[in-house]
Amino acid sequence: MAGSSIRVICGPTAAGKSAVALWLAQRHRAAIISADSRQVYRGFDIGTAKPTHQERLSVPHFGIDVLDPAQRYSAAAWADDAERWIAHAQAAGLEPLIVGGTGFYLRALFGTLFHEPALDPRRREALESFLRHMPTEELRRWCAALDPARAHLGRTQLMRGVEIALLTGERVSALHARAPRPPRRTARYLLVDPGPALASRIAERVDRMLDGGWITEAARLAGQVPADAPAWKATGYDVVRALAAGAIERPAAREQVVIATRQYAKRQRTWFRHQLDPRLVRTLDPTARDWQDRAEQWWHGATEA
RNA sequence: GGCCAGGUAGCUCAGUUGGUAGAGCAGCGGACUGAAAAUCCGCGUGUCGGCGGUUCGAUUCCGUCCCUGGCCA
Repeated sequence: MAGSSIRVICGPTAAGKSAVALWLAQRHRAAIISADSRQVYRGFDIGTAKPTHQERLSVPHFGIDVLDPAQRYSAAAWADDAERWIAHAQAAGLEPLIVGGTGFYLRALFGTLFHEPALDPRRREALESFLRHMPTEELRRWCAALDPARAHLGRTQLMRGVEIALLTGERVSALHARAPRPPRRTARYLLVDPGPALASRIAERVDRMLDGGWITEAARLAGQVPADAPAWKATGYDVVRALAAGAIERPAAREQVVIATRQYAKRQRTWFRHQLDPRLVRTLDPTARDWQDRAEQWWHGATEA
């Protein structure tokens, strides 16, 4: 069973996942499949900490630069793509190694979704443009009436719940029970997290990004990507775009980006702490002296921490 | 050195006509079933600058000292 599991390296942003993944991939002839909802977008390079050109030459990567910044994507769409990338890698004689911090994408591949009934795109678009301007509290009331089990969640989930209920006549939870799409694969996780050192790593990485051309990149993208494109949701781009436009001073911008990144990392930790099956997770501190030995043990199947 | 304004939560501040105090941000915890680097929910004890005094009771009034900023010398 362990042999058929897919290896997954996850963890909060800036933890050092990529370094561990590259080291393992080179040793074991693996291909890296990115599970990162921002690195899929072309042009958003520096602020999303994409692997460098050199790194992409040394190890084959999938799942990076696959979409236009204005394209909408989804966890399920990623899972379908990931299936193909895994097959490609294996056909080329490479071990697939999934690396990323988007927990929801991992769930889409290794957890259960449901078969979504075909939704009329025109009705969906009309409904969305209507719901988009609705205050959250009113949206919550709608959801409480249509799919009460989801009424405590956030805006995005409320819209989804209302949308599914109105367009299919069924609740998300009912669909999940009636038309489950069972997980196609099992995973073994290496959770990379340096612990308290993460905060300073984040600050240092933000400084490196700012010094490394992020401001120029944001200015260029501002001129060619619609302001409401999904890619702009990547942490820090709104602030750096304001910095490029001269609307904010650099020290203030730097501080805001550092804080936003720390808050994102915290949400990721909460996700991994509660949403992953602890029996399948091994934790790695990438700053430990013996991290390579431990990563190697994990590669060969050790699950216990 | 003199005068003025301040010293209250990690930060910026509010407030208590004397009954030991509360916002925003930060931080912490949580949710997450096809937009997830998204979207939401919850959590506020801190010598109210120090020491004396008045008072049943002082963070609040009085005295004094310390610190910060400004103005005048």
